[in-house]
Amino acid sequence: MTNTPLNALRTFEAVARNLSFAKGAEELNVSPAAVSSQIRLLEARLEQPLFHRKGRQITLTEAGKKLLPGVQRGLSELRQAVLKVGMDRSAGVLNISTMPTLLQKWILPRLSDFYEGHAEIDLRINADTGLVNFEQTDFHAAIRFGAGKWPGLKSQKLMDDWILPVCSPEMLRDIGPINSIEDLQGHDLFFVESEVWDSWFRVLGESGRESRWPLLNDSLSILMAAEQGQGIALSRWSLAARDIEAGRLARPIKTVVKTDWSYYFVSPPHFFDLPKVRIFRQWLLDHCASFSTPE
Amino acid sequence: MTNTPLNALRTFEAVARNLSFAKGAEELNVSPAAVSSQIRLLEARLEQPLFHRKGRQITLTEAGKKLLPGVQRGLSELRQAVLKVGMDRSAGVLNISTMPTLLQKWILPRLSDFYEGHAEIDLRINADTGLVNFEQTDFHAAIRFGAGKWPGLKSQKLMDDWILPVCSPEMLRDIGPINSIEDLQGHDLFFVESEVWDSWFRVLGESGRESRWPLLNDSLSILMAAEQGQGIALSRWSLAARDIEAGRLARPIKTVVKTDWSYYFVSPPHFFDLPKVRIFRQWLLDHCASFSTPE
DNA sequence: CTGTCAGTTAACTTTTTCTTAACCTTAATA
DNA sequence: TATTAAGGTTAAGAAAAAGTTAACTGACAG
Repeated sequence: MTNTPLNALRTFEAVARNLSFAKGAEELNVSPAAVSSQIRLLEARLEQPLFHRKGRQITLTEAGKKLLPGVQRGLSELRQAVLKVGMDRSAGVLNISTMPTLLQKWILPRLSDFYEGHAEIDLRINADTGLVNFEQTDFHAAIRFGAGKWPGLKSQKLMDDWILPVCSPEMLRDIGPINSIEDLQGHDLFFVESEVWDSWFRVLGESGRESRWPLLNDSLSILMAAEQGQGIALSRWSLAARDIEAGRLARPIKTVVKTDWSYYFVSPPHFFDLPKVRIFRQWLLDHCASFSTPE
Repeated sequence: MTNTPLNALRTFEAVARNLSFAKGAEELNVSPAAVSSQIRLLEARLEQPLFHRKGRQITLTEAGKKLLPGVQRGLSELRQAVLKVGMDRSAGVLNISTMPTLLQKWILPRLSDFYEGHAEIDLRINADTGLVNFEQTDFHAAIRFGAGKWPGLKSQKLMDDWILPVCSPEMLRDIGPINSIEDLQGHDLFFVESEVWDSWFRVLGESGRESRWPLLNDSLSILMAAEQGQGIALSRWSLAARDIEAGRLARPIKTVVKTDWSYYFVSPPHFFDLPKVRIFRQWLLDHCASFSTPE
């Protein structure tokens, strides 16, 4: 069986609705001649005329009258289906992947603000450390810490970060302020095995690194341990800032080391500028801009 | 606003239903590459992917899942609309135009046979002497008496016709058989002004025609007048045969003159071979073939 | 009559769609 | 582990479809 000439049906619908080849042509932004031949094609396919050409005005034949309603229903159904998918570009579900630590310490405290401002977007954040495969999942974007380049993806820098030592305010009272980075090495340091600390250890010199091994391998646990006075944690400003400002953590020494990597908003090109993605991205950027830096 | 890419939607539907580019391509009788680019086009238009390509198997994305049902409904609606019009090609209304006389005297007596054999065809016969304008009406075909050529129309000969004098059986008893055409001129002749009689008057010679004028101008009235013994009618075999065979009319002389014209089935080319038209045409031809000739 | 409007037709151009053929990835097989 | 096959993608070019312009036709209004 030969398939239905869909475009000719659309032309037919426009002409039949206007009862005019010329108006139909105008509506479809084509010449009357194009419309004429499309209709001719459809009539040939159906092996019967669809319009009576009576001088300068046309009317539908019986066949045309019978065809029109179904074609209108069908086309409108298709239009709506496409429209609905289009709508989801600004509203609907927005799936974001990010790292557990950033989610817990930075995003979650700010999230209610987003929900309040954008009820039309159903934001779903997933905590996941590995790389997202955007080809095989429905994630629209991710927030990642890195050098800024991900193959095949568009990215935008959100903010820089700094490494800094933190401990509980009580501990700081007990041991007193620390005046040099070398002094710091006299205490228990918590940190996670990761290249994130490279910048920090470069400042200490290679020897500093060799001598130390991570005691805990989860950034959140480290911060919690520091908060409870168990030692000094090597953390990131982005994760600790809120606790410092709230007085739950203190800085034994003001020295900070900027990390090589930064936070980036990462997304496949076809999602990057989707309205709902753009809205979320802009919201992130605003909050990053007003986020404090460690002096 | 830019319009919906209908053909791409059809491709999408086939691929989504089969969950395979290859199967979809086979179904649409195109190469996988063609399908691939159609989908790519649609995805570009919607600015979001519709399938997850996971190695050798594909799945629908959220957007794809949302799009599919509406597209299926829409396409099926269009298919049905087109199908319904196609159906009408074999069933449905069949509008035929013919001349009042032939309708009355030849078709109507045979019509119940057609209705019995073809209940699916809603035959509507219209009696009309003038030429049918097939462009501006819904007539599918006409039966006309003529030379066999109508511009822009297909025609097929149904049967020849003959001119012959008829009168009531009683009158024939009274005046006795007539032995030559010249004898005939001694009586009152009824005929209708029309070029149909040319063949007849050619046999009589020009003078015959000059002296006679039509007394009645309606073929049916003429036959009725003859039947009631009011004179001799110059009629056509096709119209009188039935009455002759039933004994309501008699032939005062056996001489018949074949007309220049014949009966033709006439139809626009796009209707000529429509199933329902063909069926009716064949039915006519069968009846014409078994219709008697005047010796 | 004449001019105009609406639709058609024909020749030609542009755009879209399809095919072919090489390539890539994944999964099954030797 | 290398090999093969299946399924999808890509690029270049060919084929098909759709569009344009311009001349033509026929109906209608002034």
